[in-house]
Amino acid sequence: MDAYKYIKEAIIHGKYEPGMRLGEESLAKELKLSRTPIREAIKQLESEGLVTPLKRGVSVRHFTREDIQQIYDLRTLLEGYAASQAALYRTDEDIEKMKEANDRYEEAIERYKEADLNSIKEIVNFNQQFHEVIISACKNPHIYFHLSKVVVVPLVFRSFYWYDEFELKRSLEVHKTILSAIQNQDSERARVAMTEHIYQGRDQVLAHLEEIKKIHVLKEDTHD
Amino acid sequence: MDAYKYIKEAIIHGKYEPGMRLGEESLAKELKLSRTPIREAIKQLESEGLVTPLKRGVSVRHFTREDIQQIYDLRTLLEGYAASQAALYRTDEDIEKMKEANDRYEEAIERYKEADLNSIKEIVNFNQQFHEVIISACKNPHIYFHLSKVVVVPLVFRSFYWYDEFELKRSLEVHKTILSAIQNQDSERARVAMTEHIYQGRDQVLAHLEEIKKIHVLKEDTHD
DNA sequence: AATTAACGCTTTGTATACAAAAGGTCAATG
DNA sequence: CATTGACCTTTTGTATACAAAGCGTTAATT
Repeated sequence: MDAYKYIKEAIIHGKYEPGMRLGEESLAKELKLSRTPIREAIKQLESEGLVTPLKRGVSVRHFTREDIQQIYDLRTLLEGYAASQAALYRTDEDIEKMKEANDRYEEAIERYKEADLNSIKEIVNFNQQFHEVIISACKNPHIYFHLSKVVVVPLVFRSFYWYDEFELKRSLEVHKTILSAIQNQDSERARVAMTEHIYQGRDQVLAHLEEIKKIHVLKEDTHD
Repeated sequence: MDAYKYIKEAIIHGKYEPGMRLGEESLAKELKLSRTPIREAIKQLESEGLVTPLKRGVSVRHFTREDIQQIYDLRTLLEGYAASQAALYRTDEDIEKMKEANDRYEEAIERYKEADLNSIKEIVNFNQQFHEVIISACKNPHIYFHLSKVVVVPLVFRSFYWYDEFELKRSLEVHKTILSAIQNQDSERARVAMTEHIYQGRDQVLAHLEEIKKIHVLKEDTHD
């Protein structure tokens, strides 16, 4: 199994809590690998900012409220831009993919049962897929490259846990707005709608921050 | 010596040319280290996009004209934002540092002799310092984190080689405009001036792209 | 002569052993 | 009793050895 992906997932899912020290030996034993590949994985995570260096070794990064605000500011900037460019350069195929992702997102929301982890994971996945299609539709791979390394992920994942039905439906509506703006090549509308959408997400995270931090292990079942 | 820094510098300075394969063994011999720290350095560079993975090993990344346009688009977005935020949140100390960097930039430009590598290096350094002060003055460390990993660096470095006196002076003037906009807390002006400044830099790179690519080794004299 | 298969060489991926540094504990001394 | 210093343990940093996977070259067969 790939050490990098494993550790990253574990951090995102909360299996390794913020502040927790990541010892090479213990990870090596857990993944049944030697320390060498573990070290490489850790170096990568470090350069993405998911773990912070200690005097010796690293620990899982802790995000303050301020961090979250700043990271979301960055994300609105980049994804807002991506949406505006997508509106200019989208192909018919891009539109198809966006519709596909959004339809699945809608279905997942309809299937949604309060606090059911699997349905939350579905929702998270299709939401992410929708955003990814847009980012790749903007035809600037470097944006994609950076956004994929933007460190927002860990808390976002768990934030959906606290969405109620209304908020999910609202999120879906905004997706539709974004989609049609991009389809109509209305660049500025796409940018604004996306920006607003991300701010709404940020507000959710900030509103439930204390609770979110308390979800630690969202039961791993995606291991192979 | 630190393998990561060494290899990165070598790529930026053109010692390792785009497309060149980086073998672990040969790097290890060159740096008088074993393969282990080399591998870690390479993994980091890979996650920053400075080298691209091959089937086996990595090679120095090659940037097309399109890449450069897209990377500069990203950079205007981020640094334009950074300038606008810096205008809002700058401290007196920030202003002092900006002035300091810019004064040295001016001196370096006055000392400038055509095609003298040391004077070009000075100019590059103080220019970079000015930009860094602004980015850190925006009080969003995440912006800094990403911009420092934005992959623009390699060609920018060499682009100064082709600036003539007029262009250097113009660049200095724009710096002053940016500085005073930030000092006056004129956020939008700071953003626009910065954006324009970066576009000018981009145009320089694009105009001399073929020539820039041909500068390979800017004579290493920064080795220890 | 051309095509394919096999062998060997080169280079990466992984494990392990050894060196060095950091942190903690215990004892000695002021 | 507190503070400091030395030693001991733990964990990281580096080197090296070994396994496995590409790649090229050569030879054999059609």
